[in-house]
Amino acid sequence: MSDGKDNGQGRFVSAQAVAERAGVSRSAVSRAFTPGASIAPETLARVHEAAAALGYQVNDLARGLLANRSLLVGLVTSDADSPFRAQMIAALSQALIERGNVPAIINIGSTVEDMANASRQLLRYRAEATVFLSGSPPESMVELTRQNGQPLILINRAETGLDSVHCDDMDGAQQAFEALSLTGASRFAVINKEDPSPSLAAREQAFAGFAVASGFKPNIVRAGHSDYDGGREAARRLLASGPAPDALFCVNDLMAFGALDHLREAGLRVPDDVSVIGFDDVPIAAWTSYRLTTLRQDPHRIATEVVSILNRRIADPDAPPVSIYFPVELVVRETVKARQ
Amino acid sequence: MSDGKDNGQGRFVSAQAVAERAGVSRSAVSRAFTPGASIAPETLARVHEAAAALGYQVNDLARGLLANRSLLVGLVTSDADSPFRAQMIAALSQALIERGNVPAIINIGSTVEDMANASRQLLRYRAEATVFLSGSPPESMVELTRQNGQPLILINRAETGLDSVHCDDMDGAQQAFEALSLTGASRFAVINKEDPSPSLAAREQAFAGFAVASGFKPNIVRAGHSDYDGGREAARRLLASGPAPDALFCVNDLMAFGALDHLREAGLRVPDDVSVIGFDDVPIAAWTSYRLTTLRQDPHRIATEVVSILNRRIADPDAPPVSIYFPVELVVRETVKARQ
DNA sequence: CATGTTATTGCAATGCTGTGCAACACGATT
DNA sequence: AATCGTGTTGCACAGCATTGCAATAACATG
Repeated sequence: MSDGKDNGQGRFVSAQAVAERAGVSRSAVSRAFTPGASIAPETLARVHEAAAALGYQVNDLARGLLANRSLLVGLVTSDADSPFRAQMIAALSQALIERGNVPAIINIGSTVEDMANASRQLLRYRAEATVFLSGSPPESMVELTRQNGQPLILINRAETGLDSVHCDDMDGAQQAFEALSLTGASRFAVINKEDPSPSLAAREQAFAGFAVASGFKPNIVRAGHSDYDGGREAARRLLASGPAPDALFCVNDLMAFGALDHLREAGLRVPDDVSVIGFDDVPIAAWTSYRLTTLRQDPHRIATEVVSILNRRIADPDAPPVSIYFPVELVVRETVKARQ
Repeated sequence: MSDGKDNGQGRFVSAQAVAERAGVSRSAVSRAFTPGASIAPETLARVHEAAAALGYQVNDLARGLLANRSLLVGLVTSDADSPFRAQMIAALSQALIERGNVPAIINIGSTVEDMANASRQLLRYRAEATVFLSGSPPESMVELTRQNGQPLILINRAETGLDSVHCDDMDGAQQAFEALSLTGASRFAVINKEDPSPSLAAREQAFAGFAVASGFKPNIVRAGHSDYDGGREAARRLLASGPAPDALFCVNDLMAFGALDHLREAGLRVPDDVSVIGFDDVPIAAWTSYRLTTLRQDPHRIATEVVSILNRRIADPDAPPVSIYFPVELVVRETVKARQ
């Protein structure tokens, strides 16, 4: 003896139910929710009223079936809780929501198998695009998305034939080297992680290149992880390996914080004894305990570029792939000694 | 002159295409991807081969249409990039992926309109459930999800008639008060934000209650935001308002970091002059610059509880709503003076 | 009053997959 | 040889919303 308000079974309300309640055909319901469709004002009102009473929402699954695509956009990443990654996820999801999409976050390990599963899942949901925030999709997955016409966008990672957006790692490294160089430093060091991502590797390599070009011999130390503890570990090994450096470039902020804390514990003064520069400009870098000089990589800028690539790619699926590089900005705080 | 490998239009590959290539009916393709279905080993192999060549993936939109539900689970939140929120998102998305779901993250402002839109979007995609990480859904949305039989789960927020999982704020406040009490402190203070969430309010109120019960008169200061700068601002106002406290309870870690930095700048020694306790146990709390004593709220525990509620709710949609409270653990570091 | 025009509305097909039902083939049994 | 059981396969429909097309009604015009 249901009164028709609920459907009893806890099922989703369908257009059929709304049509019956309003005494019109299913088509009329559909038209009532399609802007610009031909429908009499009075029927429209009756349908809307019935829909509101029943709590009806259009089924985007069926809509997507017809359009052969959904509004989902996949964000695949690992370490979703690291500060910079979290900022990117926040900025990207916000930008995508504004665009009308539904961002699906696939937070997984970085094994090939995990990434393949993520990509397949997104394909199964006919996601409008897949964005890789970290790591590279396995070759087989690239082919799969290509076969299905699903755009694939990479962040801070280049891959021939794919759209990507990167910060200008090379320029960032140059700015870092120049800033450190101006302090009159001569014992340069770099902290990185073992088996670095291409972006991290590029920063290290470019920095080392500039140092060598200026006649220095940079000391490069790599830790197991690119996090706070990795930074500490690398700094410890750095100090143990010989004379302390007077200029240190960390390929990301998190490692810089770890390094800073270890250097201070070891009795070194920053920036008097050692100048330190990080990369990313995570919010913590502005905190008074660190006041880290670093290279700013704006997550909102990344999000904007991703959206613009997405728009272009959808407008013209066959356009040649683009790589967008955006500049990186040195924000000067208090971990670099004043110019000599 | 396509060879049939691609479909030219950049459309997704359908079962129809696979069927044609393998020379079987569409049903056979469907059965080839349904475990346990009746199909000859040889046809299965032929279908799989054709599917692999074409890059076919089952269309979960159509599958969901049939089942009248999708595997999407909505995670609606604001401030997705704050450390604790980011940890929750990471833990929840991981747990949900393991369960076979696709977490959709709706990162929005906390206005009623934003939340209503998020909820509607999730309804339109027939999401299996919606989880609110922060804020409360507007009453109209609660009704809407109820009408559509979509489970709704709240984190750190109670609402009659809804499933929820919370940490034991009251007990946490008690542990904080007792730990601070043991230092022999007498000038208690609390830092919170203006217009706090119920959870934050509960911590403050409970702590103040215990202090009053012990004959103290706690000084409560509220800042505009519950972040680092809010913590600094509150600490500044706290010191300006009278004699410095010797015991400070911050309702979350982020504000504790801001407060710590300001206290130190103001020349106070922690923990000798002031003991400080935070809440959440964000990773930064373990860093040597802070070594914050705090109440640990385990994001993985939250994720596990959410999944268990989800399973229960799906198994029995009409079960009475449950509120799960999980304990909070005091992790002792170096911002609380040793016992007198 | 007859005819033409316009606005609405319903019908039916489409998109894609899962599945009950019936048909079919094939080997086995009596 | 007739019958039966078993395994396999295709047909057709369901599930939900969109949309071209045709039918209808209401109205205006000559």
